[in-house]
Amino acid sequence: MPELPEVETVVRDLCALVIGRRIERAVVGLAKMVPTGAAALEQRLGEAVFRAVDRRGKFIVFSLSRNLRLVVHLKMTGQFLWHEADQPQPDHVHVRFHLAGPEKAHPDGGLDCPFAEGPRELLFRDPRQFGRLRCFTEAEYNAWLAEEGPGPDPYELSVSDFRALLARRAGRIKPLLLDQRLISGVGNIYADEALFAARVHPMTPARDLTPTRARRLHRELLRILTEAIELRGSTTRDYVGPRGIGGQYQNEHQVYGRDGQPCPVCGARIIRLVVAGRGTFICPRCQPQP
DNA sequence: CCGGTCACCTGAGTGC
DNA sequence: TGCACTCAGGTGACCG
Repeated sequence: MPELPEVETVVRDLCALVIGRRIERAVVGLAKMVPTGAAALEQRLGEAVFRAVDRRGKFIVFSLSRNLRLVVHLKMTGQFLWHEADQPQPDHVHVRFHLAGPEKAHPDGGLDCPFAEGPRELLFRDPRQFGRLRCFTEAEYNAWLAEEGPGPDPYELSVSDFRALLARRAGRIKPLLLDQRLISGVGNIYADEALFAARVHPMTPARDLTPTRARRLHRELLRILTEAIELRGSTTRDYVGPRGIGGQYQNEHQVYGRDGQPCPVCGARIIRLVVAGRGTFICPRCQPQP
């Protein structure tokens, strides 16, 4: 499901919903979703309080009291849902966080967020079961970050760093954009949209991009990600935020999922290729073969 | 280092 | 209706 803009949207929504909340009970229904141990997660997170929610690439990082961290990857179909405890449960819920009421109220007496009233459950739902939740202490988290944590965000990568990265690589540009160790957060949709905007064919060897092309790709990638965040990401099928609301950026897609339709720039027919094993959409006229 | 394929899963869409 | 088949926002392992 989610790439950087969708994960960023989920994180912002979760901030408003969970910060200051205490977990009364955590229940793992499907043990394989928690590689660090289902029982350990249930035990550690019981009575813990949410302090912050952040994003590292496509990972959601919850910081809790007692220096605990909960690191979640949604993979293709993972979702967090804000759920009233007495309502019927959705299907495919694999982890439930039973929450106490918020500890901090607004100075005027109202609650921080109209969605945050009363006892609630935070549900992790994932039909395809690819998502993963990891519960770490501070030290374990730092070790994980160093070992298999994501590379820099596109926002943290300067144009010159980006160009240097490309210049060293013989491989094709699209798989490079998707490599989370090099640049984190970019997935299939935004890679295709950025390559189209920069007029770069996805199979161009990365080191063959001229400095001008590389600069343009970097600029278009940041522009597209920023615009997508403003529209709360793209919903093509499964993606919804914690309040059950989808994004709107799918209406702005120029090429992704639009094979057979005319290119919005030149009118040529958009085609679908397979690059790096992923469906890849290009305008064959705007993005000529390298 | 690089590319291709499969595996992990369920469900939606399509065509017969 | 049903069935077979393809595809899906991600990633990691394995092979040549």
